Amino acid sequence: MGLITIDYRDRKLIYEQLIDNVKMLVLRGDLKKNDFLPSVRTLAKELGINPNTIQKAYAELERQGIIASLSGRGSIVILDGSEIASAGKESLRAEMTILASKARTLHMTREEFLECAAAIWQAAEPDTGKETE
Amino acid sequence: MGLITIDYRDRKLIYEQLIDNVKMLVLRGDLKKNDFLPSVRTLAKELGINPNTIQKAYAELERQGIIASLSGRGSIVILDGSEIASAGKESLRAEMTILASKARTLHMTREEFLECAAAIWQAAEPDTGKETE
Amino acid sequence: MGLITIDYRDRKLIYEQLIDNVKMLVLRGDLKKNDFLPSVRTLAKELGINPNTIQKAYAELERQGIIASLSGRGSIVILDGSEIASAGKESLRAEMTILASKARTLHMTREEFLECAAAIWQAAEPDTGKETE
Amino acid sequence: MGLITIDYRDRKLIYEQLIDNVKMLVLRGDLKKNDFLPSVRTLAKELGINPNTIQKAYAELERQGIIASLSGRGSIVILDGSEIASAGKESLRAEMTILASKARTLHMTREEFLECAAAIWQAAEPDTGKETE
DNA sequence: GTGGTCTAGACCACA
DNA sequence: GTGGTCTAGACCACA
Repeated sequence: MGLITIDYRDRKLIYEQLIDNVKMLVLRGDLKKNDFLPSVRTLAKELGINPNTIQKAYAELERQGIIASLSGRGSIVILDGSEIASAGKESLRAEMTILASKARTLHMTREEFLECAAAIWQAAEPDTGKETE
Repeated sequence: MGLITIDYRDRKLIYEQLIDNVKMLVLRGDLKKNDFLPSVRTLAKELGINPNTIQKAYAELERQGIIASLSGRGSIVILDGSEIASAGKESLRAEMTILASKARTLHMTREEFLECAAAIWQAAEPDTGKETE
Repeated sequence: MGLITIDYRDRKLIYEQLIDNVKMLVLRGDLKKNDFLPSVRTLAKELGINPNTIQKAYAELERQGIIASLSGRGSIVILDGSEIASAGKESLRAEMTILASKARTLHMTREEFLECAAAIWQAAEPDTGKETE
Repeated sequence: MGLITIDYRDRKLIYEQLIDNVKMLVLRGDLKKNDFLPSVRTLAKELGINPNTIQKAYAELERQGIIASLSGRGSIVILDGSEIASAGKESLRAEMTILASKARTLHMTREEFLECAAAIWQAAEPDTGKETE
């Protein structure tokens, strides 16, 4: 029922799933700036996991400046989707930089690298031609 | 002294360092097809690390089809640099696929994504025009 | 509507926000010596927060000698702005003392410390030369 | 006996004491770049506190870029004292900025503020004239 | 041996 | 009710 779920078959750690889950909800607009997250205890009970694990995820989200934990009041979203998106693009650039350096190690040319990026984007296109159903 | 070294301050796991190290040596031609790797014991002594860790790395390299262990005679390289390079490109494509899906999550367009790849390649260009050595 | 407001998104505890709020009002002259504060119940209803929290803030203000609660008649301001200001300066000196000891731990010299204070004052100057109002 | 101690009478949280303790040791040169910290378990036993609490402190130190936790190998210092000192000065400037804004709220002049800083530095001087015993 | 994750549950201050 | 800290202890992968 709740917006936040965990997948035990996923190899990602539970607290990382929680973090990604919240980020995604903010990115999609399902959680907006000033919305409250479910309380640590509520969510722990709902998901059947330990409150400490929720706590760890919320603490990391707070450290990343995405939520604020207000003692005695709950945890509130303090960034909106577009702000998260620009942070996300920043980190994507960092990962792209690592990929580029790997590509050089493999003696790939600029053309090969860009062709690879283009081909993959195309292949992953969920729907070519007309957008959304 | 040897070709293989490890960096204790590197965050990478030691067995991953060993794997990357061997791959790099083959890629650069410092190790060629049919060359023998140092024996587990020799290398463990030389690097001052646990033989189990070397064993684990060699096992993974064997699993990846890069070396073969000839019982009683040591481990031998069975791929040459260009063959490793194409395997490397394959794994790079896999990582690029993950990046592309992240980019979509962030609502990036195809143009933004490719522009990002191009800009980063350019920026990392060690030296445009003539090569220093 | 009232003079006292709270900001739920502020990381400060609510009772601290209330205390700072009242101090600020007295400092600015919006509340003068012998003025009554809103009653605990009134304020709690107006701000939509727990009366215990208001109570806690008023108790602390009383402890600090800024207000007095007259049983059955409410709470009254017993200091004027300039008296609060000198108390404020006292606490600022205490915080400056902590900063100075940190600075020493960092091996800063007297000159570095004072230069830092001066530079920051300058930088924060809202408007140099003529004062807007 | 160990370099790291905790003080139960201190109102600071245990994990904060641990963090400050390690920073101080690096700042003083008692721990140098590439030195290993005591292992989580060893230190927990030595101090008689829960390994999770040590773990929390080490995780925060790692997040701050002061140490690196090498899985299976222990935790190593990766910054030297001077690097910590410059980070410390940065945070001191931030705190000074807050103080300056408080001072303005109290209608202090630039001269009062700087005089306060100077007087406090003088007062806290551990030994005026000749240095060290 | 090492660090990292997670559970279970106590206890605290704040609202 | 809320979040934050801490203990006790299991379990995992890596060295």
